[in-house]
Amino acid sequence: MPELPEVETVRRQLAPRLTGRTVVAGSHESAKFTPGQSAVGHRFGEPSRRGKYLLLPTENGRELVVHLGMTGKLSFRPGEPDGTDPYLRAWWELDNDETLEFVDVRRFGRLRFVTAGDYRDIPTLHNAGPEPWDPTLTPRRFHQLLGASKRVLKTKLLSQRPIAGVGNIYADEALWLAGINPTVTRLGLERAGALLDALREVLEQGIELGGTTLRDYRNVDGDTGGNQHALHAYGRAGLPCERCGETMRSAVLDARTTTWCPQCQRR
DNA sequence: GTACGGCCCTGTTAGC
DNA sequence: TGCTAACAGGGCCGTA
Repeated sequence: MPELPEVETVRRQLAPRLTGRTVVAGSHESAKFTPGQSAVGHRFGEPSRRGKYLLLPTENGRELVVHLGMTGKLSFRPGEPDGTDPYLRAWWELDNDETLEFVDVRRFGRLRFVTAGDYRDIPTLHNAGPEPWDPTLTPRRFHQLLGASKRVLKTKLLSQRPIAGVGNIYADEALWLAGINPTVTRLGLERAGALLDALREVLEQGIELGGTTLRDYRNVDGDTGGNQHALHAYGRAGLPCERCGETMRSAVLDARTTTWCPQCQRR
């Protein structure tokens, strides 16, 4: 499930191979996608990223916005697209005889071809909070952003509003690292600062290790990430906490499995 | 505007 | 062995 570190890994691999290339043919036929052919004739600039969204700008002020969803993968193939792959959802033939393919088994991925920077049709992106390393994201501002909603903390983090790019895995990891219970609804300034530090730390580690592969995630080269071997909370329900030895607990919060240590993440 | 529940989607796994 | 049901979950939408 691609979160910020996985999307950033994909962006870094995509950049040298996509920048400067022109789309000569393409298709993405799905109600969830901008109608096919729209990117044909456009030349890609340098890819960027906003939260979990990949932003692929073209030189004439347009932008292909890609969300990988749960199982979306981008990869290059020599020559024409693989017409036999039942999960091929979109493809763009480039002017160097390579094809960029978007394969997505569970169809949670989304594509939009928009005027650059105009995300009104993509609500989560339009309303996304600051990037984790935004210099204006101080502990005080993060504390204010968290205070804008009365929902439980884990739900706020997944909403992308207080901070962009955090999903289920990295939220659980950061909350464990900061020793904060996922079900609290309010955080003091100091603890908000500790959570911000923890979020930055787990996301940085995720990027350094090339993302987390639990089942589906693969980077542009088809390789798995390495961060799944460095998890302390996510997926460890029933196992001893690595910090205090207490049995890790899990519950469904906002339809997402949440794992925490009842001892060192007390309410 | 915010909160909340339901839905999308399909491979894998658990249970019978 | 084979079938069925539960599970995984980010984002969006309708309703309150």
